[in-house]
Amino acid sequence: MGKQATEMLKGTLEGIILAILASRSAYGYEITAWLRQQGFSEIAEGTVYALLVRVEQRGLVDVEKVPSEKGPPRKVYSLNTQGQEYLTEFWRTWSFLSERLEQLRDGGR
Amino acid sequence: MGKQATEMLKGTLEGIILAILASRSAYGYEITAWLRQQGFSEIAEGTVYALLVRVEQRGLVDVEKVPSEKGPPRKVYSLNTQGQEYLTEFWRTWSFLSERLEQLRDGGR
DNA sequence: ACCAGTACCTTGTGATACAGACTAGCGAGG
DNA sequence: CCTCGCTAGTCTGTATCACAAGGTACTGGT
Repeated sequence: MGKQATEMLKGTLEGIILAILASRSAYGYEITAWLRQQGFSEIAEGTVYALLVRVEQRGLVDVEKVPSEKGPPRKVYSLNTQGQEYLTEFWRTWSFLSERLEQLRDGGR
Repeated sequence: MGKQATEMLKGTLEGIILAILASRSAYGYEITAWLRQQGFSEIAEGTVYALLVRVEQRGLVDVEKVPSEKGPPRKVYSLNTQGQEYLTEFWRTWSFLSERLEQLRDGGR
């Protein structure tokens, strides 16, 4: 998708991942795989892990270490109450931006 | 709107401004004022000017210096052919991202 | 002379995604 | 046995971007 997508992801990727965690608990590798499958083909693994660390430090998610049959133990993340609130705020911000942009798209015919 | 909005603007503000220039030529001060009026109340002036310099250097816009009755001369920007193409690409990227997010929003309950 | 409004520019900072490399555990094939 | 491939997580350095905070310059009104 190119550089545009990269820049556009800044600020939204966090919300995307929190939104995923809102519907179900997940671990980093799983999230990366899911994103790729959804069309975010160029998501760097390191990006997802770094983001998870960030949201954990901000106290938006809870973490549980779960042993895996294949490979090293997984860090399973789940959205907590604070994360829920943050996500709500994210959707509000997104809606605002989204509306302005759709308006602009039409305006430009 | 807060920090979320700031981060979310990264990558999209460029498209927003190019979209504005697609419908009419404009200069920095004018664009800033318009954005504020549209609800982007916290847009920093410096941000807009820096962005305009960037898109000019990338050859996406043409510039014309126009004397003003009030204050220093205006730098009037207009979208050129290359900018048009870039904007089209921007809308494609935006659509992709937008669709995924709407999907996620529904999916989350 | 001063101040408000118009219009543009510059420097430094923080946040973020990416590239690329590394550690580590497990199973299968040579 | 041992290397390869997959799973899973981590780390360092880099580029981009919006912002804060300041400055420059020109005009008209008081």
